[in-house]
Amino acid sequence: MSTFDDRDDTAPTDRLAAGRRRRTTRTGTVLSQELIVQTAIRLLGQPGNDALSVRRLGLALGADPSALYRYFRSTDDLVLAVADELIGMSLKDVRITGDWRADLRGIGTDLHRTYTAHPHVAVLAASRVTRRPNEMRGVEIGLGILRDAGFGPQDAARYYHRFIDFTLGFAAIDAAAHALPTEAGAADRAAWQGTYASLPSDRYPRIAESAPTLARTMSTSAYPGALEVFLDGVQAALDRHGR
Amino acid sequence: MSTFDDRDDTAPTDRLAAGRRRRTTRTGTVLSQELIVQTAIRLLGQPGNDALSVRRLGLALGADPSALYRYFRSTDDLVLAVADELIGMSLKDVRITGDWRADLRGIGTDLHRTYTAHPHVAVLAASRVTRRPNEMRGVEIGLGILRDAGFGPQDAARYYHRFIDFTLGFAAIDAAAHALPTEAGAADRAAWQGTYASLPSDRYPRIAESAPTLARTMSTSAYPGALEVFLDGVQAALDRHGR
DNA sequence: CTCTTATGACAACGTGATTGACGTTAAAAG
DNA sequence: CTTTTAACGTCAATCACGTTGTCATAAGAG
Repeated sequence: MSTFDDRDDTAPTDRLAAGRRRRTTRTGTVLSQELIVQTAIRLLGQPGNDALSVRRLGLALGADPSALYRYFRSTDDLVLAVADELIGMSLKDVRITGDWRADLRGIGTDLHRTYTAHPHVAVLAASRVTRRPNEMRGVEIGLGILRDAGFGPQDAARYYHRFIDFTLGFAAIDAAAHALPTEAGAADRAAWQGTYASLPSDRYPRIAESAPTLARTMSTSAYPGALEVFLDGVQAALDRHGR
Repeated sequence: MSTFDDRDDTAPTDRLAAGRRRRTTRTGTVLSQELIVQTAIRLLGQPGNDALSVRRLGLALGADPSALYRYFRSTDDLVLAVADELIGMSLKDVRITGDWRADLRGIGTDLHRTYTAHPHVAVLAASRVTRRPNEMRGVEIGLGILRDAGFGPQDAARYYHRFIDFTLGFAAIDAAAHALPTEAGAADRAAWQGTYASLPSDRYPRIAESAPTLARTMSTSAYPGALEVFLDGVQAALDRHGR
């Protein structure tokens, strides 16, 4: 039963940066988990770099690609570290006010903003469980808000689950839309001003009558509006539970 | 302004299957867009095939991989066709009852079920705009439900956008979780029974008190519950608009 | 100063998407 | 029925990718 959290203690990940031999690469840089994660995020933010690549990451670090495997067991291990860093960036300036609705809105907005601002990173991160410090802090904060709002421990867990997956789901598709290759992304966005705006009203009457609004809104994120709808639903649940 | 829906008319996609020269491959099969899409979905459903690969798809079709480029301009073109097929599968048995809440719940549930049942396909499809028949039918249906519920054309478009991205967002992350390689997926799922269940209650009091519920619920989809929360929010909006 | 070993570099393997050239053959033109 | 045309399947080649095994070397321990 407790074999779940078995991690290979001899694996690179678990060695601390402090005790490392600080050998330099051919180009003089000194590698570390932190530097690799930061470089990966920076690399994924530059235009033209569509996806994370060990080879390009090595190049950006001035090191041989295979050197990364001294710091992360696999690319998946690296991805989890990157994902947790993204959570950390999102949580950097959360302030808990005690107003559950404002607090959830703030956390959701911060998460969504950070993820869509780093779409290529978000695509890798949005659906992962990092089991790392920043994620744990986020769960603790989220549960706390819901507990203080009046939910019991069980309902707090349930509504936290709904809220966080709701938010990360939007982050995932909005980030994926931003992360598409130039051509495909442009075509997807233009669809609502082009294809859907000119569908015949006899076959598609509902689309035709809503076409202007669709053209205006479908290429922007629905998250802010959907979040208010969701929060209204949470409010309804709180009202039902008494209090 | 109307240059948006320019599509290259000489491209393979736009030629109809009817007028095609029906030449056989080396192994005797006769290719078509439809066969390729079906084979791709079948291939992605088989265990061990992590991602779509033109080479494996060619192998499964008994054809040279490069033959696919006679039917789809690029893999992205193929992906859009696959995505639209997935929408078609989801809409196959929708029945409109006139009860907006039941109808939205039905469509959302069907979409989410189909997408998570084909996780590898869903990962490619969830964030795309296919501009193809099945998607158009889905938009028309969705808008119709909201119009009949009492929303005007503008609000119908806005709430459709929120609803569909809400649903596809959940589909995206739930599918991504199912689509992870065996090792990574197992680790992610086990996190809530392992890592999070044994966090110290002094540092993480909220997690500790909710740990049993987290362990029970976090490895299943939050969509059904979140959907009710969302629908409650839509109800609140309808109440606010009068009627 | 010596010894150990962590770690960076290198080379190689298998797999991926994509493209251009080529030849065959089905369909269209007469 | 014959001729023509071009659609389409195949082949070969190119370049990028993740990952592993081997080797040397420099950093730290003694």
